This record gives sequence, C-alpha cells and structure tokens, in this order.
Amino acid sequence: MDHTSSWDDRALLLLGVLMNQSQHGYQINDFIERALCEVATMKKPTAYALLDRLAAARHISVHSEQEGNRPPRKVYSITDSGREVFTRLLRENLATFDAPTFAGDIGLMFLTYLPLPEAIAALKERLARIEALLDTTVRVPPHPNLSIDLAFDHLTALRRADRDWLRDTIRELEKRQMTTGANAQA
Amino acid sequence: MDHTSSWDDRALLLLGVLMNQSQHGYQINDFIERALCEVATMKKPTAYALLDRLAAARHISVHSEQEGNRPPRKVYSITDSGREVFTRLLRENLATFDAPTFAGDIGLMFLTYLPLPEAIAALKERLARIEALLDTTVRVPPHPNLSIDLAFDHLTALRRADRDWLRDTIRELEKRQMTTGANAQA
DNA sequence: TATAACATGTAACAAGTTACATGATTTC
DNA sequence: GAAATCATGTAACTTGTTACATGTTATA
Repeated sequence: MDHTSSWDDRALLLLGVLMNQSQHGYQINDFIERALCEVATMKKPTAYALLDRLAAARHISVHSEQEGNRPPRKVYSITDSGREVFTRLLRENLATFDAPTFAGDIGLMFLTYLPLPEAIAALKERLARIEALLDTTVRVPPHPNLSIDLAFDHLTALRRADRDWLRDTIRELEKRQMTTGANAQA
Repeated sequence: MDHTSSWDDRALLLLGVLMNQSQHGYQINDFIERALCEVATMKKPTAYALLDRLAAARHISVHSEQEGNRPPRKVYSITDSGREVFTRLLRENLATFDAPTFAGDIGLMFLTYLPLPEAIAALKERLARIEALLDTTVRVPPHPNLSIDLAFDHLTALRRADRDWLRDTIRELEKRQMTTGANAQA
C-alpha cells in the first residue's frame, strides 16, 4: 500500500509543473532549475525520458510548434487522465512521510574514533556551512499558483533545527572536552 | 574540493564498522541491518561489492576462516592505509553539510491544486505518521565504541522539527480555511 | 565572430536494489 | 522434515547523472 516510489514523486513534479500551464521541454527544465531548484531537482535527460513515458500513458499530450526557422518545440499539456493521476499522487505525497537517512549521520556514529578536539573542530565547520546556507539562501518569493514558498519554509525549518542541534551538541562535546582535558592533565 | 561523493560515505560506513573489529561479510551486513538500521542502510550486494573494491585498494585485508564443515567465512580487517582513509573520510563527513531535497516537499509546492479541506486532511495523515514514528521508535542504546545514539538523537531532533512545523502549518491552513469558508457562505 | 541562450535528444556510465542461486547447520 | 539462520555470491534491473551530438538565434 505504502509503495510511494521515486517514480511517483518525479511524475508528480512534472505533472504539477504542467498543471500550471502547457510547456515545452526546455521551459519545463528551466522552470525546475530556476524556480524550484531549492526544493526539487531533476536533470534534463531524466525529464525528457519521463515526459515520454507520461505521454505514452496518455497522461500528457504532445504537439509540435515551430516559430519561423527556430528548432521545433514539443509542447506538453496535461490530459484529463493526467489530472486524475496528479491529484492521486498529490494526495498520496501529502499524506505520506518517508523517513530518509542522512549521510551526515554516518560520521556522527564514528565520532569517537577522532580525538575530541578534532571532532569538535570538524563539527564547527559543519555548523558554519549550515549557517552560511541559512544566511545566504534568499527567501523564495510566492508564486501566483504554486506554494513553492511553503515548501521552502519547510526546508528552512529543518535546516534551522539541524543548526540548533549542532550548536547544542558542540557545546556538550566541549564540556566533555574540559573534563577529560583536566583528567589528562592530572 | 567539496566532492563528498556517495562512495565516500559508503566506504566510511564499512571502514567504520571494521574499525570496531574484524568481521566477515555476513556479520557486517547483520550489524548494519540491526544496530545501524535507524541511521544508515546498505544492502548485501552493495556491501560485498564495496568490500571487494576496498580490498583491491588494500584498505582492508581478507583471510578465510572455516569452522568444521560450515561454509567458509571471509574475514575482513582494516589495514593501516584503511585507517588513514577512514580518518580522512570521517573528518570530511563531519565537516560537511549536504543540503538534500525532500520528496515530501514536492507535494507542498502543489498544495494549492487540492481543495483546502482535502489538503489539510492529507497533511494530518502525514502528521500522524511522523508522530507514530516518534512514539514507536525505540531509543537506541549506547554502543560501547560507537556513538550511534548521537546520530539517532540527531535524526530524532530533525523529525521533531518536522512534526512541529507540520502542526503549525496545519493550524495556519485551518485559519485560512475558516476565512475562505466564511467568504464562500457570503 | 565568438559565446550565451534556445531547443531536443542519445549513449555511456554509476550506484544501488531485487531476485536468484547455492549449500550447510540449527531449531521447531 | 520444514523453516530459520548462517554464509557467499551473481545477474538483471531501475534510476538518475554526465558527457556528447546537433543546429538556430540573439547578444557582446
């Protein structure tokens, strides 16, 4: 039942972009890379391949357009069946929570194999990177039809939590460092 | 410089497990699936393939053991060069922050295409799932050599932040629902 | 006139998973 | 004697990325 696969999310992304308006591949790719880049990623070949599959399943329709002598563009539009699929995938996505693992946690597990001062120094660098991300990333402006800003807000909340946890943890490790440092002196 | 690839993290995981003690493949797999499952994942074939590559690079050594008539076991031990690599990868991992995207955010971006009450209902289901995860997941007991509990603590902090954000967001959407509902009445 | 932007695609590769294949030993 | 555990592996598949190939039009 809970087989929310990766395909579902990719399809949801493309169908969602097409819900806004019919677009050709280049436009779709551009939109994802510019407007959605903070929240989602999908490379060109992935998009093209998926668009083909969605077209084969009749969830989107294709028609070619040509302006003057420019390269022809394939314009994709969502179909009724596509809208149905979109709504189902959207509901599923919103109702689901997938618990991912984080590469950064692997290091945490083995923290003890590094001398405490070095571990602290490394974590301080990590902290600096998160803080830099939180400082530099420009707030996403609201989109007329989409709630990209909501997703961005979510992402930011998670990053802030990450930052706060790291600050506390570093402080905790520094306490431990002082006591063990004193022991080493004795 | 910041090419903290997926390979690095996988290698770090295996080398870290072998830092604890020399083990054979089955044992390694077992340890990852049982002790580390909350924090990291790696399937058998992935582990075997990676162990081969690490052995080829002389970062781990292999020797066969056999007990009676049982199937022979290949015991892997970390070498000096392996310990060096491990330390480097560990430092890198700890100092790095990678900003992943979350599948759940795709739905958030397209929230507006669902009638508000349905969107709220779906998000409440998501919230229930996070809460269930936070309630049922048993606290990881401290490991003698590893700080698995630290990584688990980090994961839990992130999930709590996710839960809190969702609660606030649902409350916010419900406010909006009341005002638009009133408008629809008028 | 060079280079960036517009426009579509393919091929090769990398990473990881599932499913399969094999065979011994312990437990119910 | 069936099923779970111990023990190692391979083959095929899925997914997604990078790098390549092609050609036009606007811009510096």
